[in-house]
Amino acid sequence: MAPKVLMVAEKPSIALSIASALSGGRMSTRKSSTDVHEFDGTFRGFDVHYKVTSVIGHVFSLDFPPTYQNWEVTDPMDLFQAPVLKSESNPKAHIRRHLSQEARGCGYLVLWLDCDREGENICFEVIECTGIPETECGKRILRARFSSVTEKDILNAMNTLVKPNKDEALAVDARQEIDLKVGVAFTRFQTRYFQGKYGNLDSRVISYGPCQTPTLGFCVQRYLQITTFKPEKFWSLNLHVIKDGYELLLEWDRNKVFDHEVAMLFQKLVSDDGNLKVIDVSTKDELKSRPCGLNTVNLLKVASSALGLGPHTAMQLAERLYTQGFVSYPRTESTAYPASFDYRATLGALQNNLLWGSDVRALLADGFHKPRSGSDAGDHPPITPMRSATEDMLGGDSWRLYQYICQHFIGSLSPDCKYTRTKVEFSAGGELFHCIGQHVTSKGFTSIMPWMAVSEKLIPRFTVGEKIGIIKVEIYEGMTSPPDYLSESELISLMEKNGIGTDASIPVHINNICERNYVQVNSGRRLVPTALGTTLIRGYQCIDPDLCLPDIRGFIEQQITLIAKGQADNTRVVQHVLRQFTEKYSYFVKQIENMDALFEAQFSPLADSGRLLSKCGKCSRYMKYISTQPTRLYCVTCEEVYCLPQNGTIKLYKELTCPLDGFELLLFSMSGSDAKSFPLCPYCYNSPPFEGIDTLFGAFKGGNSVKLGKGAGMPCFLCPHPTCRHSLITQGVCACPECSGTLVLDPVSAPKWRIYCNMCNCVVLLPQGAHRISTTNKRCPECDSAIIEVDFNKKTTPLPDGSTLHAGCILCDELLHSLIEMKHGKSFYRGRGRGRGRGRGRGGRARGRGGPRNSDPKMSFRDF
DNA sequence: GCAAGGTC
Repeated sequence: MAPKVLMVAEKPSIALSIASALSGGRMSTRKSSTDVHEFDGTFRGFDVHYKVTSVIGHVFSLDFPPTYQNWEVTDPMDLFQAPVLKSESNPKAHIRRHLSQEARGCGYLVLWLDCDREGENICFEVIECTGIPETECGKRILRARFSSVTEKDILNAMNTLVKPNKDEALAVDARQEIDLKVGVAFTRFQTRYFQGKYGNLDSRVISYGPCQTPTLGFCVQRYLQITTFKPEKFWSLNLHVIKDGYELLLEWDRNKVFDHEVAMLFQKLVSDDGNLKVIDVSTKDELKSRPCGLNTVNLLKVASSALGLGPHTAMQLAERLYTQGFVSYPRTESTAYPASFDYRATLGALQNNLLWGSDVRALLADGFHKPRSGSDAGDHPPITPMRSATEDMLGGDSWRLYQYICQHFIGSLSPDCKYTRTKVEFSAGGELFHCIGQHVTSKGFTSIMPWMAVSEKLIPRFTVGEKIGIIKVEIYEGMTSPPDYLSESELISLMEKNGIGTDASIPVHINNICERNYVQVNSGRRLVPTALGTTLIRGYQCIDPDLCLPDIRGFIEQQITLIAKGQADNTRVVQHVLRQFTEKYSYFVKQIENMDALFEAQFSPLADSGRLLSKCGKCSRYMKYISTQPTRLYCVTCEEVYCLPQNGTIKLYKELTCPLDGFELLLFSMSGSDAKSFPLCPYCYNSPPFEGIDTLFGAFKGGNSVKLGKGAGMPCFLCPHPTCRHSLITQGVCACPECSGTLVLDPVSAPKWRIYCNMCNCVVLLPQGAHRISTTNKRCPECDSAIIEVDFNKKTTPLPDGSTLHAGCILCDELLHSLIEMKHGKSFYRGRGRGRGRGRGRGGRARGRGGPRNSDPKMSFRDF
């Protein structure tokens, strides 16, 4: 059998291109986690069987182990030294299993990941999944280097396979660990600190990150420029002249002066002269160059400033256009085309387009210009159209974005725009003035990109030495004005310039600062910081300005570049960088009161926020419900915050009280169409009463009836076992016969259900296999304890008598009778006197602790 | 609940 070669690309589309190019389109495709394309060919002179498949971006992502996940228990400071785990980014896609299976029996692994650091890192993720030892790198494991997926580039890469670069991969591992530890530590600390004090921050999480925080910093910096701006009066000279019947307003070379008397002096000089002399006339041929290729950042800037589409939306639309085959891959840094790019074929695809068909046909017939040279980042070619579309096919914003991509591409192959520019210079009273005229001689690419057109400005013909009469010289008084809020498009430029984020992540960071309520997008897509956004940045500025400066990203990048270049050991670099951030973190924590002073001036304390809702189990006073994000309860007396589930509404639940802690129960209703509701105890929700029990959602039937078992209705808690969905409750099911306490279900015993008294610890086993238990208002005639009804699921636990509903006393021997009675078709309590137990009182049963008395345990309720 | 980076 021919040896096998496995090739892995970064995404399915690249795997397809590679397989098509190498097989000449003659491959078979098998569906799996990601498609596998197979064909026979030769490799290093041998006949082999090729398999080409792909991952879907990173296979793994980094996180802390479960023991570090609890915000209440873990000190964020410990995170800097904490271990980290790699786990599958998308476990449902089963990429690890897929690669491991496909690698079985393969002699060679060829890695076709994108040629950047992230791609190099994914190479080693793939190697790990295949199980081939890394020592095979350069031998059985080879790396293809390519900058586009044209047939020529692919064949060329196949002939020049290299060794994957471990150093570059390690640099990415380092970045991941630094970003995770720094981001999560600061985020958890400031979230808990400020949300524990203020009620109207209106953000679920007060996040910090080495990309998102400097991004916010840019917006706040502009905001501060605006708020601290002091307008100044200025004066300028408006000089009106008439020439050949045209009235002209000339521009003063000094533009403006800030002293009124000086302006008046100049005005006098000019008007005393009364004559304006032409001192120079110059005419130049000018060029406005056609654009270079379109990359992601430039597409996003245009989408925001010209189409009014936010970067996040624009990216979503571009991705859809890409997957539908209308445009090429939309995430690229490159503005230069690869030498092998087939412009003719791309133009050909558009030649029948209704809107631009004639322009395209003209370019094909008369010859086109190559686009202006840009920069080649070695990732993907610039964004281009791939096939013709109409407005009906795409609709709305998708169409507008596609239209721009087409216009940009056709424009980039069109001639430059040519125009002449005439500058006339004048002098009067020693002062210089000028006017500028423009005349377009060839529209070039601006005919297809009309918004780039050079404006036509006609001016009369002047000759040097000519004297012109002045009509009037006015003084114009104006005020300097602050800049406008930062536009999204300006922000993208700043991020790109400062190396904050990548083409794919820039929209995510901008979206983050909007979603966290740090900025709002106003008209004209300008970013206005909120009180929270400005207070955060001002806070960093007064404690440690480094935290919000763009250099913080640059510092991390510069450090990990040492690893990528093999100039430093990766673990030592990570330790070094983390040590510095640990110091910054500890200083930040020590100084947090300085930042808090700014918050105090801006936000309301929890005590002044919200409305009274439910009673605290500790002090019995009403707690406040804080309705701004994150919704929570605050007890003013105990100064405690209780988190609540988010994205829903909350109200009192029947004025019932949690039997475990005395807090009033609440009913939470999720928002949405299939909205479910469930009751919860605010205290239990925050401090699960049973070890290992996580708080959870679910349903609850209400009343005193509780469903048990898998998939059963509506718990306040779920069993922590991952596959178990047993419902548990916080509401008592019946009264304890020993004391006045309430019997509650004990989730720890699940699935062996038992109930216990939260006051005297009396424990009772319930019949196993029960489906539902309910309290009744009946009492055992023997011992006066509560009677509960037990509903059995017929399918799983048939009882000897075939019945499914039983009633019985959970404590005394009367239960045995009840079952016997039921076998005879009579209910247990009917026909028996109720006197014997009456009057003894619920807590009055005279016997010691240690649980219920049963004469024959084998026959008792507890032994079902 | 948290970062930033891939990708769908």
